[in-house]
Amino acid sequence: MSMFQATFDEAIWHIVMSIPRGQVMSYGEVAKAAGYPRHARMVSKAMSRSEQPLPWHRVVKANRHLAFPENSSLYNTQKQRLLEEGAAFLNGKVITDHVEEDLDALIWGPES
DNA sequence: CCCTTGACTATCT
DNA sequence: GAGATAGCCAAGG
Repeated sequence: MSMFQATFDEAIWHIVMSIPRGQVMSYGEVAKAAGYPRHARMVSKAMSRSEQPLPWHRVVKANRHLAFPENSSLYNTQKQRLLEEGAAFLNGKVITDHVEEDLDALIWGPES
């Protein structure tokens, strides 16, 4: 195992474990918070290398869609776990309990 | 080395 | 907003 993976993985795992139940972070946010900006594509690798179970289902794409193909086994598992944690889905986008500015933002998202 | 592959992202059309 | 495009970067062949 490369030196990079050893240190990178630890940093990523630490951030992922810190994501509160029912909330999500994007791959890019996790990478950046771990101290490795521009390493979004490496986050999934680090998570799958963990021997211990991680709340990987709380990591989603920057646009709040799940990273897996819709209806794939992993997509369904992730969606179900997020639903169990109180998150909701609207048009493929995950909506969390995180306090939003207003009702519009909560329902439709900050953008749009 | 060069090329391809991703559980990615930002920025155009 | 859906595609296309271009960056991104470690790994593996």
